Amino acid sequence: MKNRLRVLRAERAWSQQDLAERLGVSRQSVNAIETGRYDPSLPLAFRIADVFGLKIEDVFANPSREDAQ
Amino acid sequence: MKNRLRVLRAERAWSQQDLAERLGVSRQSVNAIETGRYDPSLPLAFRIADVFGLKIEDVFANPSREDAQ
DNA sequence: GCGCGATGTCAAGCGTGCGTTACATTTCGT
DNA sequence: ACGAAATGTAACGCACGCTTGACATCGCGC
Repeated sequence: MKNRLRVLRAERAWSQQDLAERLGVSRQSVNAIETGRYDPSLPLAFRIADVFGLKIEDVFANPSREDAQ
Repeated sequence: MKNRLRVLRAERAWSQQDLAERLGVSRQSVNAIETGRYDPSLPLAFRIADVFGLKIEDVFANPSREDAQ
């Protein structure tokens, strides 16, 4: 599933480590999600949207509508 | 994580089996999510929001804000 | 009373989300 | 040139999302 983590993180000048600490997960988890190696759990997706002040739909692309929009 | 699956399903008069088929998962998965035994994956959460024509935030309660609203 | 749809739950198995540890590479300040 | 920060990736272990198959209960029409 595509996501805008890298861009959102860059806008705030946060390292993967910074973001990981704000989320309460490991740096490797942030990296894996960012590089698309796996999708976050739903609770983690909520926390991610939270730290950026966005909705989940604004951070992650709906996989069933990847070509839309 | 709390969710409004049971209510949304009742509004449409769908059985758990009906919803499961629309989502492409087993009836047991729908039941487990509905009864709160576990949270759906993020891709499945997107599909669930889709079949109800809602946003993820309108179906699932943000666990870090459960008392809010 | 009987059968049937709907629901709840269990067990076993598989793939994956996330942790820890570790190592390599790149980039940057001094 | 050197050290440190940032990033990418790998191996291993554990917990969980989801499957199939099965069984029990409940409410309903007949």
